[in-house]
Amino acid sequence: MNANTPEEKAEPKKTNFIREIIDEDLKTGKWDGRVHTRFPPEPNGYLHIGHAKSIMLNYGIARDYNGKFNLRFDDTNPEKEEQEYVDSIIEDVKWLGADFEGRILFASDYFQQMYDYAVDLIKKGKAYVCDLNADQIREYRGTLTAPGKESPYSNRTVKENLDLFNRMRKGEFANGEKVLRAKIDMASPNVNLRDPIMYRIVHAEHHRTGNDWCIYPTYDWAHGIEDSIENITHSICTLEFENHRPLYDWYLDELGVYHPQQIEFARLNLNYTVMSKRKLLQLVQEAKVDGWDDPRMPTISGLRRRGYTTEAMKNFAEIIGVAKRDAMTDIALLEYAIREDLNKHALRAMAVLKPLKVSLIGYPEDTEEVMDAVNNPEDASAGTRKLVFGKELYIEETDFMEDPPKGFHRLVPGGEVRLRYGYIIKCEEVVKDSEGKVIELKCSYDPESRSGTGTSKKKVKGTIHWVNAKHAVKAEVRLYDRLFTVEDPASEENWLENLNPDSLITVNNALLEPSLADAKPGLNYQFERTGYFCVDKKSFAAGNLVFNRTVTLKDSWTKIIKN
RNA sequence: UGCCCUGUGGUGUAAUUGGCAACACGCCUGACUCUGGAUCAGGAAAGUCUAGGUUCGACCCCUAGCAGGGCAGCCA
Repeated sequence: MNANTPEEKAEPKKTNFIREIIDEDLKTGKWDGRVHTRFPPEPNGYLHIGHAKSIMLNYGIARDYNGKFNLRFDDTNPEKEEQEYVDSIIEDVKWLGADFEGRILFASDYFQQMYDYAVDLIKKGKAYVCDLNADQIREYRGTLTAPGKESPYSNRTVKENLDLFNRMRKGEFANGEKVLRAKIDMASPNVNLRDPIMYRIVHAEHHRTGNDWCIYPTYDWAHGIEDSIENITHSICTLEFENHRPLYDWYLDELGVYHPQQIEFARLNLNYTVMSKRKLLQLVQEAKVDGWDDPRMPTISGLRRRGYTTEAMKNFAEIIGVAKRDAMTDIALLEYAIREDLNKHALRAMAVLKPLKVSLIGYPEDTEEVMDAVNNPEDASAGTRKLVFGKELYIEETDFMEDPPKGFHRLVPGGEVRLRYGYIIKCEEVVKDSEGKVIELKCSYDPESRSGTGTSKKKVKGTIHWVNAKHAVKAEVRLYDRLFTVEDPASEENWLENLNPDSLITVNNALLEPSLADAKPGLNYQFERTGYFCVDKKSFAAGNLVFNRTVTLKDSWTKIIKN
């Protein structure tokens, strides 16, 4: 991007409180002009759009300040982490365009260093091995309003602590038998400082280090060290870690090592969905959805499969901004972000979801006319394609009403409408089956009104889409809607009861214009007048042509009739 | 009944750091249109949680409240 048009320069650059901190640091030379951020996911689930916000924030800062951005797995809990998650996360971060320049790092690579640092703290008398069990530790910790009391083991000698810690590492003890704790202040008003646990014994196989370790560092102990080792300047995390910052600082100060600055921001909440990994996992495990990448999921893989683009994710991140107050973002902002991108880039096509047959009175039986159709009115370089017009067509069932409400601009008995890129037709006869259901319309057409000839003097209020009965291809189309019926499902007692039963509606016999027959995953289409769609990657791999609806077009008509 | 953080239109963010509240979404008009899309032109909508105070002047500073969120995993 170097084509700075005057308007672009005039645009006030989007900033936020974190960038202001960085600006200030740059001014004072706090980090010698360096900016180095990181995204530190735990590989215990798939990434969701909230993570995307964090990635865009961290990477965006690194990019804009000519800094660096690391992808680092915070893999300190072998019981919850899996390689599958590592793989999906790497894929998602790459797709989001966050360039970590090959730096895929792992906390587990620092285990030895962390161990050595722990030994340092023990030697300083700042850490001790504690034999209290989990219940006892909780008891000794006190409550939010009452101070805790010292562990009976907090005064062991350095020598004894060193020996015990070494034996913990060698596997002499069972899970839970001992922990290593920092010796800080059992009466601290900040509970995190009441002799926090640094290491716990977990005899479990780690997805990367296998059985090399049976003691694992806790988050607070590990995280600052990870940041320090990687020379991170600004360690950006979410609000719930605010109370942990004193501990982050304490560890690094006691160690006397390079000390990045932790900064917290508010995580993303989106209405009509859930965002916690635990809940998302539950949706997957209980088969409420088709997997982590179900297009209804707020996961990055789900949104990708749904047809969202990297560009849209970026737009969205810019739109919502970054702040410290927790908020509930309206999904309309997300939908705006994707529509804005797709309007500019999606190829237009015609597809009829619920076909209603139309036959043209007087149109020659065996004649076919080829019409030129624009692929994208927003982008001339997308070119044109040919559409074959004929006597037998299908239109959208909802584009005809026998008894229309006021303001209905589409086909009605005796009324006229234009067929997009075709002729103006007039409904002369409504054919019904024995049950009174409309099964076919017989329409006359105005030969003078052929699209593009400019010979038509008529003006009709409506233009509808169609497909040629002879050439249309069948496809399955999946219409997605919000996953939940309530704005904030997570706040409901039985959150799973608020799943939207209509979050997926499968249309089995949609008819598409022939050009769509060889549509491939990865391209976005606009089915004119109905919405944006993409080929479902999973189904395509299985040999089926299935389209996922990414988002509808803005629809002022259904809004009107709903009053 | 402890500590920490946060309160600006319906929603998400701004406010040159003390100078009569701006942008985007959404909503409502109208224009235009061979997509009821897009685009264009307008509009309604907060007086900044409350009450005091400092000041010529407060969203911004001070005090006291109130409201919301977070914290008592050997999770992150």
